[in-house]
Amino acid sequence: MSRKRNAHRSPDMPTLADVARLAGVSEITASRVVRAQGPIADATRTRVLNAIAELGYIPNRAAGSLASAGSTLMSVLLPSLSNIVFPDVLRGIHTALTQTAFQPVIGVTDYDPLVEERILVSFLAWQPAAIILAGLHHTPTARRHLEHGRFRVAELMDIDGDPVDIAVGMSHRQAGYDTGRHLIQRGYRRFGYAGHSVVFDDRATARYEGLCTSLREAGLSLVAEHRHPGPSSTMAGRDSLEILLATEPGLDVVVFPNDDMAMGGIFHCMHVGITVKQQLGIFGFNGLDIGQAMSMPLSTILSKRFLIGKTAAEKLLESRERPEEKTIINTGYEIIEGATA
Amino acid sequence: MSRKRNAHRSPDMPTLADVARLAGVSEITASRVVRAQGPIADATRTRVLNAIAELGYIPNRAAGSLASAGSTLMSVLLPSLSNIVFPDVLRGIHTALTQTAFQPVIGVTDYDPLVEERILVSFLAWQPAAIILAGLHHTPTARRHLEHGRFRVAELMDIDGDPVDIAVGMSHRQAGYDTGRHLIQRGYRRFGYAGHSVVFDDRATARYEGLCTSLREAGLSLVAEHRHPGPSSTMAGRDSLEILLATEPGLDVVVFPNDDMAMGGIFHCMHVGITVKQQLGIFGFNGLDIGQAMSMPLSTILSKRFLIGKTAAEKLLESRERPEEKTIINTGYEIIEGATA
DNA sequence: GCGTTTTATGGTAGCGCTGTCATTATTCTT
DNA sequence: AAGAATAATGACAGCGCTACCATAAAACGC
Repeated sequence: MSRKRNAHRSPDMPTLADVARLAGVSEITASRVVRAQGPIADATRTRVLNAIAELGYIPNRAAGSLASAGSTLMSVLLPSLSNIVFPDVLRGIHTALTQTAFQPVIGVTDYDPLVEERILVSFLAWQPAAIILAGLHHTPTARRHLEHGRFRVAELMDIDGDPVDIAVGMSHRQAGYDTGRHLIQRGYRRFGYAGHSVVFDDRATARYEGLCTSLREAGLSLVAEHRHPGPSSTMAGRDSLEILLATEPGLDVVVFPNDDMAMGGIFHCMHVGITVKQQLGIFGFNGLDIGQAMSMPLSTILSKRFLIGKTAAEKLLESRERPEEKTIINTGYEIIEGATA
Repeated sequence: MSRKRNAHRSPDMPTLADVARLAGVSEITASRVVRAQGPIADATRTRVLNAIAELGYIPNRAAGSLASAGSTLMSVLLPSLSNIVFPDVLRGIHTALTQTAFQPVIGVTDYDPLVEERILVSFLAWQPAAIILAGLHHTPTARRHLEHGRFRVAELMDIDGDPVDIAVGMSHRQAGYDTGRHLIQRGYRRFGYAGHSVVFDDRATARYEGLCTSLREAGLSLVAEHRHPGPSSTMAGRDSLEILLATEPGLDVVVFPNDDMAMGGIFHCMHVGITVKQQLGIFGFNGLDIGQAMSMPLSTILSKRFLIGKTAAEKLLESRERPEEKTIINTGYEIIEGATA
């Protein structure tokens, strides 16, 4: 019989046809039970469910996806997993998807738009229901694919720009600006900035620019800045502050692109005996748990990473069709006064 | 013509047939070019590649997966993403997969074997080439699925047990034991333990047991222990140490299940003026960057999370067939002396 | 009571791709 | 130079499922 092709399959992996036969219904009815779709008599449903349990049937999603020209996959493209920000976003996404049929498929771009484009294309091959990426900045090819596809798109983290479909995040430029205003108001005047390689993280750059703008408006400017070559880390923050202070000892506050580096800055101060806040203010970004667990909690800005991921995933599930109107959701942020600046 | 079913598809999404027609070859030949499989004349390959570029063809992996009864997906089931350990593992997996056709699909189980089982089944529906999970402990149903499937399986983190196929990790029991030996040798006698809810993380429990064993062998035992209800965090570590010292002020060393909590312990000491190491030793687990960036680096054990993920993914790719022999890879660990114990 | 709607089920024809086998042109042996 | 191996391509039949339409039975309306 027509089992000749089955040689390459697992021994007797049951199919929907097997389930249907055992339950004494047609394939399509069994299919409807599996998908909980369309009207099914209770008795029928029970028979099919029993057959499924008895055979240990597992639906073949590749076949389903092919037949229905769609899947329950949600592609998630993140710049990095080292930066705790993105695991937090991912948790939010996961939380929103937990009770649904959707599954996240993740890819990591290393902050490289070309890598993002490559991974995007390989994800499109699975006909995902939705795509989540970070930022509003993509290659022209990637943007074209995003615009023309039959799937929802959410661009996370930043909202300063023109999204393809949905943007969820906050204004990083504004956050940087507010950082400057906040610190100026608290009396700081001689600003330093200890960042990391600019090829990483557009958002950090936007905050930096916002900071500079606020300083300029107040008739100030950055007295000194140092950029650690390579990605951000606590050690990078510690080293950067040391270098910064060696070249410019008269700073009264240093802004870091994130809490990890700011923590490193605090460790440097502790090491060389600088009184944080009195002698030197330290300001971070993200509002990580660890910074708030210090007896002297870190002054920083709380970004709502989990909320961003969760909101985006929920919004994407609202409708399969892309609406006419683009959606921009501002999850905002909060300045945490803390005790370090 | 036979386009009636196409109504529900994207307007003119090109298929392999379109590519083949444009290139003037058969579908199979075009398919072979796409998959870089079988002998193809250079001229033919070029024509097909041009046609692909011209049409913007993206292969449909659902169709490919269905036809070949296999996919290039690698299912990854992790207990959590909050615990930095697992993003690290994921980075390792991702690194190993970057230059291959394989893509990771992740699921988060929240340390719940039943959730693990549920997600596992939904992943199996995509006919993954391999499955990665954490730990060697699964539900009977999950274990049965893992054993009978036509895919490779890697169980990560722990190696104290009987894997389905491949295990990559370290002995957590031994690590706990060595922690005890190390601290006893350094003169500590009055041990405290500040952990978290036991329903989380089998590995932490194994380390705890190893620690107790080493104490027992030395004629000692835990003088006091406290378990924070809920998951681990820096704040949990800080609070737990406070509670622990309130009930038992005479401790000379406290062991934490991980660096996050140990950092919290150090913050508590700083807050109340306890001299770490002289008055109270603090010992963690994981060897996180942030702990080593302090001027007084944390005494801990370096677990090789990235290496575990990378090694596992590489090993899985070595052969599609599950070999007769099970593989156990011990990635080991290193005691970091540090300055806190 | 007779049309009309609703509920429950089934037949058929693909979805887009690849495994299998077959075929022809080309190169290699001895 | 005859046979054997190799390279390059193609025809065809599904993979397992679901969209689409059709049908039959039950419930409803007035």
